[in-house]
Amino acid sequence: MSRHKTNDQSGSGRTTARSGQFSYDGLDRVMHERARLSILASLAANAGGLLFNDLKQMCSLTDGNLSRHLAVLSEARLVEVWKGTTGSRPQTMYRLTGEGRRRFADYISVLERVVADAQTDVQPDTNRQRMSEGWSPA
Amino acid sequence: MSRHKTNDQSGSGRTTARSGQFSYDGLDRVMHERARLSILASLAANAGGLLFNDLKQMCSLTDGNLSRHLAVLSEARLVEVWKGTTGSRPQTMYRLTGEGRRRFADYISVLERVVADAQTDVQPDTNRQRMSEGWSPA
DNA sequence: TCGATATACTTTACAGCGCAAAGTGATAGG
DNA sequence: CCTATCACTTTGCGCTGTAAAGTATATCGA
Repeated sequence: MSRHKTNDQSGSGRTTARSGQFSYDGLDRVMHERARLSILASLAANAGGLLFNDLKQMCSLTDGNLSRHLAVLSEARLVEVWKGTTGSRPQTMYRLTGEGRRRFADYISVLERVVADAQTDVQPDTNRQRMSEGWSPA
Repeated sequence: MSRHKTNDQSGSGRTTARSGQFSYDGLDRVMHERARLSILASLAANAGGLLFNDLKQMCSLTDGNLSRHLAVLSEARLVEVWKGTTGSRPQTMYRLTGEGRRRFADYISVLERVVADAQTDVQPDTNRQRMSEGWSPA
């Protein structure tokens, strides 16, 4: 291979797109999921912990759904689980672990970048040049 | 056997947490996916449109992956597809539709709320009161 | 001109996951 | 007791993200 392009686009002379600029590797699968994101935000806003039914209401989730997502989050060591009772009924309390709080903060900072990226409009007309021949919708 | 009533909305008595406060309904499945979010952000930042390979590099996606996600996005009418050539090679150009731009903006505004929520710490000690009897990790 | 290689995607196959419905097991009330 | 309620768990399934394989055209060296 001699002088083939590696990172640069051929033809236009200058490259506007940095490789992987928008890959957002920090969007961890475990956290980047509506229901779990919802749970994490609830727990982040209530450092004292929340009961199953609190979460159920705040996140508008069904029992099964909430249970499953909480299991995933606790297996990932993001939330910790406490069994106990209020009055005479058994209750389970959930709260963020230290690691959970830290990792969620990291995740949120990536979201902030997404938001920021979405608001910067580059608007290059380099692509106009490339559209020299016939282009048609498909 | 037994009759189930799973989705009980209003709990008896008083509600401490506002119902559905953190449900984030606006997080559309089509957009709330790392790869597609990545694609949308790229296209939002480049209103002139991007070629397949631009996206491939910017989002660090494999060919098949990118192709499939683009198909989903165009079926959802979020991106439009143009076939043409640059030089002698066939190329496909992708850009946000009007609807796509609007809906992505809506999505981003929900993300902003998520970020904001994550930074407000409520810290109520109401839960402390409820932890009257023995609680143990599980 | 004839394969070999490269480009630009598409299609396929499948593991994994989110979700709702059904299940469990304890307590409370009649 | 027997039934209902509460507080979750488990199950089953359809959808989906992903890598690997496939297709079609273009370029190049011999």
